[in-house]
Amino acid sequence: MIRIQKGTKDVLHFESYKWHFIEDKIRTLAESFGIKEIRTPTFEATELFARSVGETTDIVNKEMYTFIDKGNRSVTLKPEGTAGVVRSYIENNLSAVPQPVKMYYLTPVFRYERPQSGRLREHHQFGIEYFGSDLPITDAEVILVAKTLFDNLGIKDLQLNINSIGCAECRREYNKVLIDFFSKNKESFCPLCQERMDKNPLRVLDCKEDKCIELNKKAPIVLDYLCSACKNHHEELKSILDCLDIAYEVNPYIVRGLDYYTKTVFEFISKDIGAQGTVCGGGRYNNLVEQMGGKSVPAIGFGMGLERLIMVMEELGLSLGEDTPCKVYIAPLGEEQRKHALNIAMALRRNNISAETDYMGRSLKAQMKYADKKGYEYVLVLGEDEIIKGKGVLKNMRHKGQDREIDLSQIEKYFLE
RNA sequence: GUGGGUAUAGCUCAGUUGGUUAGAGCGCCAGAUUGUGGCUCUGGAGGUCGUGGGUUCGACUCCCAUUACUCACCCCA
Repeated sequence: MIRIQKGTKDVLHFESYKWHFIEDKIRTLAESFGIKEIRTPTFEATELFARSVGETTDIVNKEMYTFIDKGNRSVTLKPEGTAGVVRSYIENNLSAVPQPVKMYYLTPVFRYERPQSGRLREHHQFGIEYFGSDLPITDAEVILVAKTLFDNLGIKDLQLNINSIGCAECRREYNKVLIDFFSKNKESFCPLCQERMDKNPLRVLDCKEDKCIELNKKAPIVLDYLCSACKNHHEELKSILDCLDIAYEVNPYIVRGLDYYTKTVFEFISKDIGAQGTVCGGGRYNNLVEQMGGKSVPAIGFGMGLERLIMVMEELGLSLGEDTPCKVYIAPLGEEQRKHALNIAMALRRNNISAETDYMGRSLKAQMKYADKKGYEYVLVLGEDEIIKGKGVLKNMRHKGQDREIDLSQIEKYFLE
């Protein structure tokens, strides 16, 4: 037996309604904000991700699905959503259409990781990207989009963390101070952190070891080393969030694992779905468009993991919609009647009334059981009598005593008001 | 890449100090006087006990290896 690939999942035909439910909510929400859908390819030139996500990140270093195609090009399955959108923005000259450009996407993303609860090798993201504005109001709106979606879905207990990691200048300054601080106490940190200091100093601040937590209390904080522009931006964002009544926590230790972020970074975290609790993560990337060969255009966006979103909702017992059952089951009593059943089913289907009949050659009793289990609203029994008279009884499976005698040649009209 | 846990029917799981034809519930299929579901009853299909070795008269049970799944670290959605 050939089995499914590690870290991938089937969405079975009887549960896909959950995805339709979420996707419908997302599309409706995005449209209400004036955000339009962009669809970019599933694979892109490897270099696109290497240069945008960052050569030193784990994603690029060890998690990409990269291969050489038959034309000897190195291509990669998208490990995140932003790079492709930025590429498209530049390639299609979208800086020449009215700004801001507001786009959303629903896409599979691929990362070669060890799967665990809430972490897959192929997962799906809803993301948005706003291009053209560096005003803090834009940061607030992007956060508001995510927040509103959670509200609309009934999710109340996500924690919003925000931080600012500054522009390139303030970060360079901060990194120096931080490394300086670490080198003074290097031996006191856990072994893992001693490694992290060289590779990714910001990560040390996020360590969960008791002794590191204690030491980190004295560590310099990014927010104290922001330039005045970045500082003002951050303060302004906070004041807008306050005004919008959006609760948040300033967490100076949140660090996103993609190199392109500047200024604002944020994440929505759940405590209900295990260790991988980040449902939504995003931030500003003011240098990325230019760095990738476009004009200097500020931008901000987020990515949201749909599998994790669904996990949270299931954990909280929230509704994910329901599978819409078929309307009419037609139960033929023999070979001859089965042919008529197809015609009657087609008359209903032409009017968008879902209808099915027997494909298994079952007895009437077995057909009734089947119709019941599948949740059909109506059953029409089709025997010799019915065919001869052209009339039958539309049995209401939900309400006893509400059966109706109907004209077989005009069955559809009983459903069209 | 590093650790821990688990592998018995489609699903959830029993299986006694190693002992003969491996069980239950649910689900599936078929019946309960011949054209009507839900409840009940009866019957049926379905498992080389993850795989390969080893110990033993005898292994689902003990040992080793291997694979898969799973959780956690790392990292991220």
